[in-house]
Amino acid sequence: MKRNSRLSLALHTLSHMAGDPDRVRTSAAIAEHAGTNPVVVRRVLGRLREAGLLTSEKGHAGGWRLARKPGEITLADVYLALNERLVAGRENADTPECAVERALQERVAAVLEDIERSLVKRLTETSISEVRGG
Amino acid sequence: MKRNSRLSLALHTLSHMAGDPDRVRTSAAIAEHAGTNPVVVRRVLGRLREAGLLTSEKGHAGGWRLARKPGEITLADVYLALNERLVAGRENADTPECAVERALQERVAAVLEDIERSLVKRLTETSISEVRGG
DNA sequence: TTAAATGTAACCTTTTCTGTTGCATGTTTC
DNA sequence: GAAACATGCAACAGAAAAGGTTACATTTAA
Repeated sequence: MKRNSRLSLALHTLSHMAGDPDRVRTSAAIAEHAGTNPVVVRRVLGRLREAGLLTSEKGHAGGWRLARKPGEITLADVYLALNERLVAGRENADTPECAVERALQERVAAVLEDIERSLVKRLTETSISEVRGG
Repeated sequence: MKRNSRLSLALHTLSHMAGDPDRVRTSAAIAEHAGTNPVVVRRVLGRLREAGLLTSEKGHAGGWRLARKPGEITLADVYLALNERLVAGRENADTPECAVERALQERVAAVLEDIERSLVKRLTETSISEVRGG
């Protein structure tokens, strides 16, 4: 795992789960499949749970389960759940003194925000079951 | 400068130059405006030069100049010049043994490639002069 | 009570990027 | 020809982000 690994891991896991919904999977098993660590899995899937895409159960026979049908989970749901902002930065701003410069910076930021929205819109058009399915 | 700083810096600089094309600007002056370092500027703008978006001249009274009209430089040109791949990873792959797992991984990668292409296509629709202009 | 799972905090390591310094090279001006 | 000023580039330091790992508390079922 290297780059964009959170998104990759999330998509990989969800797609995998889509193949047999209602089945419970442990972090350890998922980590095994994804070639990573159970804690890392819990970190990423925790975000997805907060967003209502997954449920988790503690204790014996606990684990992770899809909270919705695979066809009702879009890539945008996943992307937003992870709080990634690939295009637009996370409020990088150190505001320059010069007004012209500041205005230009805001223009650039606004354009990147626009691109980000386009990206999310595009992500809305694909569901997890499509990732798996073909 | 923090996140997506290369893309930000490039867009900021190009937009700035679009305001007065044909004028030569030094790395030092650009760095001043952008709140960063001349070497960083040269690193980023060097990529843009390789892509044919800028020209640079050494020596006394040298510096950077737009190689095309601002209206003929799209955000996709800039993005691709920087060799950024925001969505799709840069060949992260460590191929897993299991064939099913490997196939799934390839599916995810293919989807992300698709998204990446959509992003670039979207970037093609905006030019530098539009960034500046409003 | 024990085993097995998540939830979290803490820490290390790796990776990536920016910032910086230094110097070679090229170009104009005097 | 020398000096001033620009890019080009290599090398290194430092910060920041992310993954990997360990440890432990908590919860739940057998």
